[in-house]
Amino acid sequence: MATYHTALAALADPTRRSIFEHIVEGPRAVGELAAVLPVSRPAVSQHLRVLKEAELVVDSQIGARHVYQLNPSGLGALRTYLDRFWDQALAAYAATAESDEE
Amino acid sequence: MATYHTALAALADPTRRSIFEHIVEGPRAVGELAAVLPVSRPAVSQHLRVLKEAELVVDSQIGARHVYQLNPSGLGALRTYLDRFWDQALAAYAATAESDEE
DNA sequence: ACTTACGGTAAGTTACTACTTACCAGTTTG
DNA sequence: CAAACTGGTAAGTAGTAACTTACCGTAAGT
Repeated sequence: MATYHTALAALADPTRRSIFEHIVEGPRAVGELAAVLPVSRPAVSQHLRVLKEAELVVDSQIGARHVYQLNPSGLGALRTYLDRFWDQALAAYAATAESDEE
Repeated sequence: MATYHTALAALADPTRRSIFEHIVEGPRAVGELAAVLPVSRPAVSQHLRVLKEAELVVDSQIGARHVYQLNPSGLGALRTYLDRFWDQALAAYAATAESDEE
C-alpha cells in the first residue's frame, strides 16, 4: 500500500524519522544506523520494515550487508497529498477571510 | 510549538486527519463534526485540542458554539519541511543513480 | 429562573507501539 | 568447516494514546 497514510504514520515517530533522514542523505546499512542512533539494532530493523512498507525506502543486499536507500514513491505520495491539501486550504482560507468583511 | 513534528504527529491519526479535512473545507462547530464522525463528541473535542496545539486549526466562540477553522501555520510548516526534504531526496537519489553507472 | 443546547474536562479502560533481550539464518574469512 | 559478522524474527514489557461515560461549566430561549 503506497498511500500517503502509511508514509504519514511512518514519519510521525521521531526515531523512525531520524532513520529516514539519515537514509535521505545517502544509502545506509543497518549497522551504520544502529551505531549512530540511541536504540538497539533490532529496533532499527523494525523501523526499517515500517519505512519499507510505506515505500519510503528500499533495501538491497550487498554481501552480508543490507543497504537501505531512498524510495521517492512514498515521499512523493505524501507530498502530493499535502499539496492538494494546501491549495484547498488556501482557497478556503481566502473565502473565509472575504466573508468576514461582509 | 509550531514545529512540523507536532503537525505530522497530529495528522498521523486517521480520525484526527478526517476532522482536519472537514475543517479545511470550511469552518465547523464541534457538534457538526461529532455528528458526522463515528466517535463521540468528547473524542472530537480532544482531537481538536491536539490540532489546535499543532497550529493546524484555530477556534472562536460564537455564542454557545465553538467554531474551528483552518490555521495555515501548521500546514505550512509541514509543507516547508517536506519540500526541503523532497529537494534533498531528489539530489541524493540522482547522485545514487549516477554512481550506479560507474 | 428553569430548561435546553453546546462543548470542554476528568477518570478509567483498552489497544497499540516502540523498545528490549534472546535466538536464528545467511555471508564472508581463516 | 569453523569462527566472526551481518541483520531479520520472536516474545515479552512498558508507556502512551484514542476512546468511552460521567460530570461540570456557559450561553440562549421560553
